[in-house]
Amino acid sequence: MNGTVGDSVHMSPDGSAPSPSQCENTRQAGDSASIENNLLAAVFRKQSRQLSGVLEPDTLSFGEVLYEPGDTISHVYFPGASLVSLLTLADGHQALEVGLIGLEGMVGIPLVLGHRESAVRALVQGGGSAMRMESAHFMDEFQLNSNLRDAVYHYIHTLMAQISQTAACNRFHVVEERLARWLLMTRDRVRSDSFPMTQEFLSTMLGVRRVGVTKAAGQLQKLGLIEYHRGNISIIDGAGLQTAACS
Amino acid sequence: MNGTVGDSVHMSPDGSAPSPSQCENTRQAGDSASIENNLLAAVFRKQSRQLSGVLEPDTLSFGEVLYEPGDTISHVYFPGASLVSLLTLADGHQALEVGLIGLEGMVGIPLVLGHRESAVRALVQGGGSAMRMESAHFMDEFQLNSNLRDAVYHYIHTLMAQISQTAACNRFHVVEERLARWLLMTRDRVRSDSFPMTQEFLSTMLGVRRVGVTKAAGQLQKLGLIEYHRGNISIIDGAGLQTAACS
DNA sequence: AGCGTACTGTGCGATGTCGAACATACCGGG
DNA sequence: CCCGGTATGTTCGACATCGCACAGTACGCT
Repeated sequence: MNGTVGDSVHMSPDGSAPSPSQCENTRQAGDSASIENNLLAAVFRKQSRQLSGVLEPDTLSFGEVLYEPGDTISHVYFPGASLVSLLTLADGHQALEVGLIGLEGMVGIPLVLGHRESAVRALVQGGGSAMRMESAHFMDEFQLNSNLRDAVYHYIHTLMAQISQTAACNRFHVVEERLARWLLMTRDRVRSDSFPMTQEFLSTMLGVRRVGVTKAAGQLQKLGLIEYHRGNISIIDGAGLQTAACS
Repeated sequence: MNGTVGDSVHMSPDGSAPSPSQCENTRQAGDSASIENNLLAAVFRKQSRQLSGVLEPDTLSFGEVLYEPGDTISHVYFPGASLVSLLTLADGHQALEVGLIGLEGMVGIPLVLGHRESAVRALVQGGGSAMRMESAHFMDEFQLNSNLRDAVYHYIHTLMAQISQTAACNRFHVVEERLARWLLMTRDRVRSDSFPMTQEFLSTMLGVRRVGVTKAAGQLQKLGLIEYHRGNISIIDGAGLQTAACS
């Protein structure tokens, strides 16, 4: 069996213990073979026998780059408590987040579309638990398991819709709205109102200067919607954030 | 390779005869079963027997909307000389182009990902020839034909990469650069240096005001890279446009 | 305790785009 | 030949963001 998946605590970027205010995504006690990732869970109630040994627990750490554009995809990842951003790299400019993958999805989509290389950078934006599988093993399973195929293809559609929406959002909305939206999206994925995140990091996600994030975040804090302090952000008023966000 | 690919005619928006400067996308005489669309052509050398009757030639006209967001996908389309834009609709804002589909692709991707509804608007941006197939027939063929599956999945990856790139482009580049890029992308798909296109239309594609297009286009024309006149744009200096464009 | 580093905050002029209103040019139809 | 609609061009103030530089603040480490 897969053995115990470590507590899916959201690690701080520096690897220190999470602060009390942070999300404790720990699966409490119970089935050690349970699968946090929803996409996998929809396919296997428990980790199926034929996956033991090939589907392995892993801990992703903040800032880790899973793939760079052009890299061969050696493993696919199924985030549990972790969070992975997809970033495009435009020549001479900073990176820009186009997609956000949490426990609802998987990292390594190009594989199932017949490509061995990633077109984007996959960056661990929130450290934590995940499952991973070697590409070859995954593709074997993918060929055999029609439920898995259906789930993954279904997710690809969701991801494409998300990327498209993000594109429009980046074009039409001001930083403050986009920041609010991003925080809500992240909360939905890490299932916590609090998570480690610096303004510098946020500026890359939103494709703006850090100073722009400082102003927007300061405004949201003044409105009592969020609180933040040296690399940690907490959502105070989720409903209020909704109204401040776009779409 | 594929059968005879006919010349691709680009119809005027109003359906009138194309002006001399326009591309002549008419499939002239010849093999009526030839397939212009590259994606299809990669799968079938000629229109295969089992597809006759279900794969039907069609003419898309400028401005036609194939799907709105939420619409059920009744047919899939394989553009030949035509051009289809994928647009996201952000609440309260104008539409924004996220993807551009020509003879290298197909319209109706969500179907193969297990969704019957489109998440975006599919708008005919350049009228002309295309092939279409009823969704049910297409899915039947899709299940049977692994070559078709491979080709379509491969294309999905390309489309996702394109959407991601476009998102970054929309965020970081100025209108003039984006306009140049868009014209080049369009040229590659319609295989013509000249095509009907108003500034009003372009403003929707690029997500800016028409006035912004006027200024950018005027600048490109002053540089001798393009020429335009009442709904027609011609690329004069493709190489020059390349340098004026992004990525 | 002191130091260094990372994180957050402020100020400045420059610039690209917005929103709105208005002005000109072309083309086809009655 | 005039008229009307469509396409293109111009101007104006307003504003979000940029790029750059620098100041303040908390935390960890030695």
